[in-house]
Amino acid sequence: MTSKKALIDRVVVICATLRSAIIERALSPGDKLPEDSLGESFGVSRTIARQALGQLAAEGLVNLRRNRIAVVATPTIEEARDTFEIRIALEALVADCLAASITPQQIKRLRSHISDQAKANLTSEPESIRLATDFHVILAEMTGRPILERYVTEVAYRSGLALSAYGRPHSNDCAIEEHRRIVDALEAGDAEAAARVMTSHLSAVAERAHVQASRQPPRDLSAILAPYIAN
Amino acid sequence: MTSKKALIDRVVVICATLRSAIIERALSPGDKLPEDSLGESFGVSRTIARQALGQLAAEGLVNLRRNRIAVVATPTIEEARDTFEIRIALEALVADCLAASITPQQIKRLRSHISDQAKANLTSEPESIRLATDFHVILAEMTGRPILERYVTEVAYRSGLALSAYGRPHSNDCAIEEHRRIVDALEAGDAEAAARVMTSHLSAVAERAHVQASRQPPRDLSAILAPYIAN
DNA sequence: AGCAGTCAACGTGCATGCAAAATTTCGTGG
DNA sequence: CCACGAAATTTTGCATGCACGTTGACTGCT
Repeated sequence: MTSKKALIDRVVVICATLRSAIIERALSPGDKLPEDSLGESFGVSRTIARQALGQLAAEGLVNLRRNRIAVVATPTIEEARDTFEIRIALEALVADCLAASITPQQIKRLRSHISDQAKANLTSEPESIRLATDFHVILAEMTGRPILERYVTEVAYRSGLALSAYGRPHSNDCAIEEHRRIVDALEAGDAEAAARVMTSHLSAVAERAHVQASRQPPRDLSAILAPYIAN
Repeated sequence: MTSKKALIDRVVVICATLRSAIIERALSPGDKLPEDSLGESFGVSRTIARQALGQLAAEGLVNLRRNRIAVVATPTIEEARDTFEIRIALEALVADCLAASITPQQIKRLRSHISDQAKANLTSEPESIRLATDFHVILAEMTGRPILERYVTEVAYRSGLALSAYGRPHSNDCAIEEHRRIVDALEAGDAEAAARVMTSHLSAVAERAHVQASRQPPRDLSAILAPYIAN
């Protein structure tokens, strides 16, 4: 039997795979995602591939234009800023919520995750990026609040895409230290400190990205040229 | 020509229609949404109806179970609470952002919207509910922040569904006064006050809902009975 | 050479057909 | 009369086919 479970939600599998590929930067903003090659890769028909693309478009990771090949989205710089600001608000909620409820087991799991991340830092860049994002997803999951988890996850992936478009190659070492501090604050049960540390961590991530744009986003040509052409 | 624009995004039209029907309580939690009848209503094939249902499921408005007829989602009480808490965080952001940037035209538009809402309050209940939600959507739109707008809108619709499941029939009069106060605070440019008024408004809405459950959500029978059966 | 117009190859938009799962209906036995 | 089980019907899951829009190359004209 070729994995009965896999048949159950092929769309979900395709979405998850593409999300990973996107935050790990195997797929870059602008990369094309034709329905049939996608379907072929996963052994499904265009129908299924199409549904997956629809989902990802709703999440802001893919751009879908009529009669055009789907592409990995290229967030504008404003969208990137917006994403991070929302992310900060949501993850502050996570920190606040967890500071009150976190268990020793959860602390242990987080520490273990961080050490995995530190290890991956030396070996695999994509793995390292993914684990960094996962850290935040795990925190959200630990709140036991499903809707919060969903939005934090979505916005975390969007951030990853924004970083792929605007971030430096990837400087993660500091992030690990910051993650440790977050766990420390949570362990201490200090909600206010946890939220503060979380906020400053995410601000720092955003900062690193926005300060230096490693790749220019595709911009509206006519808008740029307008002042020069001026009558 | 039969409306060229309508052909351009039938999925979007179906989603929008269903969203409206849901927050206006024309559709209640648990109501069935078979692909066939849905498609027939809109004059499209199941393929399109199916895609719309997929979108709405991602937004949490519809429950999709394999080989089962799609139904309007019935949020759990925890999900409802979670939704409102997130909504409060996001709309506080909106208030904060708008207090600094709102223009007289925008104030005027909001006041006009509120008066429409007051009028609808006396005539059409569904219309009244929809306008109340729209007020928040318009605020989000005015921030000019597309991602923030998207999440606020989504979470507002989810709240509407939660109210449909747990809220009282619909007491809106007070909401109008609260909306007025929000606009006043925005006009004064007092960010902190605006955020505070917004937060208390949304808390009040949530409060009215959670205090009295007008309709019990379908619950997991076996879970309820388990303690009694316990050998 | 440069440019416009044409056409074929490719890709999406959507309906439909068929298989399988679920639900309902109906008939039978207790 | 009710419980139970099997056939009939409904409904979803998914692939595929056809129509049309888009793209890029090729040709012929200047």
